[in-house]
Amino acid sequence: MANRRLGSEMLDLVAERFKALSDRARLALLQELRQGSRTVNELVAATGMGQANVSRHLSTLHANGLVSREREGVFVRYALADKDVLKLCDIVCGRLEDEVNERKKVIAGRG
Amino acid sequence: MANRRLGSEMLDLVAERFKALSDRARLALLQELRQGSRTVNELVAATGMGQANVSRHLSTLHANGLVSREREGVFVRYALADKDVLKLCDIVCGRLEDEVNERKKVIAGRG
DNA sequence: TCATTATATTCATGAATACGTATATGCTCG
DNA sequence: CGAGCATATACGTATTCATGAATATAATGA
Repeated sequence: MANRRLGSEMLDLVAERFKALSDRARLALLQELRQGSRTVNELVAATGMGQANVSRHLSTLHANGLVSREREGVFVRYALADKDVLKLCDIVCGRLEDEVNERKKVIAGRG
Repeated sequence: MANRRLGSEMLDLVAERFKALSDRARLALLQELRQGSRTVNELVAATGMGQANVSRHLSTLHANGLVSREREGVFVRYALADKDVLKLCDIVCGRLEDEVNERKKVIAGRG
């Protein structure tokens, strides 16, 4: 059930998951992966971030089960782990869009 | 649509939202609010955290639209802003439970 | 094994943040 | 206005974390 009280360790785990999603760079990587699986180099090229940074962020995302990792010879290919990842982002985005629209309404309606 | 590319500012906003959810103390407050609205003092008593800390975390949650705030005389009453907040937590919890169960299965199945 | 390319990790550093203590603000009552 | 309680903010500190530069590991081919 959804209303169960979360234990202490569970709180930490949930917090850690959200923390993995709470970084602009990691969200950008997830956005890129939305279009399909990518190697580290491809992500470096697509995002303009440094290679070390991309690798580390991917490591964080993988440790939190948000992306899958698969070696392909010299390359390592990353992909979105599943759709729940995007569901989370979409809920947040939906909320944000609503709020942005509210503000637009206020501004436009007033002018 | 869900597949739209997120702009740069949007990424920051989403990251900020997730960051608001990425702290054990704030999640504990949300869990408490799950049972109903609470004043700051009630939350202090329920969580064992310091008053300043509770107030600050509530401020963060409110700034991110996760809780509502209403003054009641000397008290200030906080409540969950809406159900999306819990939806986010439940998705993460669901994923975690699945993973925990997987591990249990592995351990039990092996023994 | 050596060279090369792709990815991961280490190290140092600056920025962000959670926390406790102390203090300030806000509300109510007299 | 002054006392007293509830809540918010300021300050100092310890810790976490993102980042770039340098280095290490891994796989491929000669």
